[in-house]
Amino acid sequence: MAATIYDVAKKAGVGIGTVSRAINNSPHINVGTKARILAIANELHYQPHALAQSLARKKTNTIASVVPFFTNYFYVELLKSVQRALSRSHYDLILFSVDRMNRRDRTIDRVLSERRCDGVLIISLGVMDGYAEKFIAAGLPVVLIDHMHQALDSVAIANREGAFAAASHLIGLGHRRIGMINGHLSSYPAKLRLEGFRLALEMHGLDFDDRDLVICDAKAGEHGFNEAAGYAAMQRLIAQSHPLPGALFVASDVQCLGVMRAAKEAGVRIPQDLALVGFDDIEFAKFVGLTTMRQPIAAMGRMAVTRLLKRIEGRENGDFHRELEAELIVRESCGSRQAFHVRTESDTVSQQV
Amino acid sequence: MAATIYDVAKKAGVGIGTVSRAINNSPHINVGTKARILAIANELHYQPHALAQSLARKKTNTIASVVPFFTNYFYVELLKSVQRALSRSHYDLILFSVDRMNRRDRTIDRVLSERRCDGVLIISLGVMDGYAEKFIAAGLPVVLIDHMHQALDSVAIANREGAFAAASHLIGLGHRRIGMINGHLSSYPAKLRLEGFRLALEMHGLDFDDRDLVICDAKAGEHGFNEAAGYAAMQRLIAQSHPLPGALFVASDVQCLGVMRAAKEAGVRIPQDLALVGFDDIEFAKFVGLTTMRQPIAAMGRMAVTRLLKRIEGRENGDFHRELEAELIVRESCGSRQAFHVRTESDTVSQQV
DNA sequence: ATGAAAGCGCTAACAG
DNA sequence: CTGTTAGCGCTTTCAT
Repeated sequence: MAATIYDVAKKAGVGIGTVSRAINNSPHINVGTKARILAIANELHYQPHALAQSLARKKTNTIASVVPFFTNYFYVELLKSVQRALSRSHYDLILFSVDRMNRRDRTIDRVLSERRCDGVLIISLGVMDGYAEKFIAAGLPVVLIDHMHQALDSVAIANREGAFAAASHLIGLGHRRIGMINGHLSSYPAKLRLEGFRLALEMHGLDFDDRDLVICDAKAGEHGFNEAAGYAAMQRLIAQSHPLPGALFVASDVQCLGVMRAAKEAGVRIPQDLALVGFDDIEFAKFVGLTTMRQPIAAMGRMAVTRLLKRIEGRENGDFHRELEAELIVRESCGSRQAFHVRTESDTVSQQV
Repeated sequence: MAATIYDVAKKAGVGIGTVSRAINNSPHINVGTKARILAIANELHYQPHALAQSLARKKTNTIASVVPFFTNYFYVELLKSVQRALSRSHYDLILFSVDRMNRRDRTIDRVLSERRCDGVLIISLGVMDGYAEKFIAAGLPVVLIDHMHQALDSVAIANREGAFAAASHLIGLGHRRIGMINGHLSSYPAKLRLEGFRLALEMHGLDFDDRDLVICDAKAGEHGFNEAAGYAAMQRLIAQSHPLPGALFVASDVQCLGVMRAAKEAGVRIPQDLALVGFDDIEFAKFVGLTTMRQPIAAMGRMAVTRLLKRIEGRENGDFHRELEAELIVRESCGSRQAFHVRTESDTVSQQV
């Protein structure tokens, strides 16, 4: 069995209180005895038992994260930055993943009741009103990532603005018939991105052809932010919209990949026939030359952790709702200026048809 | 403050022992009082304190995972399956990520000493001999994933066999000059994949041109299993090897993506000029039509968890070293049979040059 | 500065 | 079947 504080105390001929002081370098201890105790502790390979410490201190030094496990690039990158930010502190990360949406509440309940953690990071998940209050009542700090709630801290992407920028880019390139492929509207970011998209069109006096040019559905229960959904959506768009829009804003890069696959199969060339802007800037966006809105994922994670730790440590209160801006990364999927001029003409032609 | 077992006991007019029995549905309790206690517990929103339970039971119901955070698709997929397997049990997952390799030992030390967990999953990380013994001495079950150690349980891919199969596929297609781009040889899988590759060539009487056709380096300290490394390696291969090999086995799909990018830039067509086989079958392999060795990642995770839980629960001992086979997924990056015949000819020509 | 003792919230052995 | 008590390993008063 591993050595306990009693073993150290006995061998050092002191009380356990003194050992505790030595370990936690309390100022109320003689430097000599402290050194001696530490030496003995070392010799015995003594390591404080984390759980016992937590129980006595009423402080677990772990933070919990609730993540939907869509194996999406976004979540990995986010977790990575969370982990990195945490590794500088003395907190461990415990992972609760929600595979099926209906388990969300049960998972959150568990986090709430087990009291295994000092704070919670909830990623991309909506929080029912009742729960927000539970967290507050339990005095358990929470910060939402990629989502919003009045009563809870949050850091998210400025989705509306990002979508607006994406659409504006397309408009600036001269496009007039612009479509959008989105995730399911039950997703909060999906909703906002649609709003931003619509806003951009309307502000430029373009008509927002909701019925034919905007595809928001995905299989029920899924967000539709994946390759297959993008593929299916693009197929539908090709089938239902004549002529095809000259440009497309796709709510996520992974969907974009599916869109590209469907386009290729249908002989739709990118960017010649169709300009494409994605959202996220996943690793492979660069590889396929996709123009996209880059999310500052790492910054989000870092910020969320920083805020959570501050809340846990009692400094800092008040509302906290950060929105980080997405950045337009121009690559080849919208064509070059030249290509654009050429295409404008053919666009005009196709509109005349 | 949340209700404790004492609150419930007092309100129910019983001792805390009885409450404990009710909660943990012990058989030694009157069904009537049990129901009454449970009702009261419910009413008080009583939830046992996980840490206190752990301390008293000497059982934490959490398992720790040590993961290198390369944000590699492999790790996400693996964690996902681990998480899924765990969600059926009563174990939580605590995540220790090792960002810099030199922190590996410190992290493992921590897992070992904190005694926060009942078992450990170590992913893709080598374990120094000293540590294996420490784990055993501490009675802390471990299973290694994607790695091997004599004294520890492990589940891994049959890397050697997989590489062998990949190379054999290329050979079967008629290629005679075959190159390989690998990760850094400090990586265990990289080493095995090279062995398998070499074995296949030698078994078919081809010469294994180590010096010019095999590129194993990456930046020091990194495994080199990423897009940039693949890109760089391919550039080097193009520069140093005349003529270019007709086929290439690349040790991972992400590297393959980099290889493809470099090839494209250099005007090397795939599969016409160069046949390509990857390893992993990441999500985007399908998208780019990459022929590759599919790793049964989910099965690995599941298996590792199953084994770990068995070990924790004391049943099952003895050695456990599973190797799962990778499966060849044929797509377009090696060309079709027809294309192959054509290319054989040009290969012959280029060899005559 | 240090030792003793009282928790932290729960489980489990021991009497009844 | 149930109450009492002694831990689990550590922190933290409270005296001294």
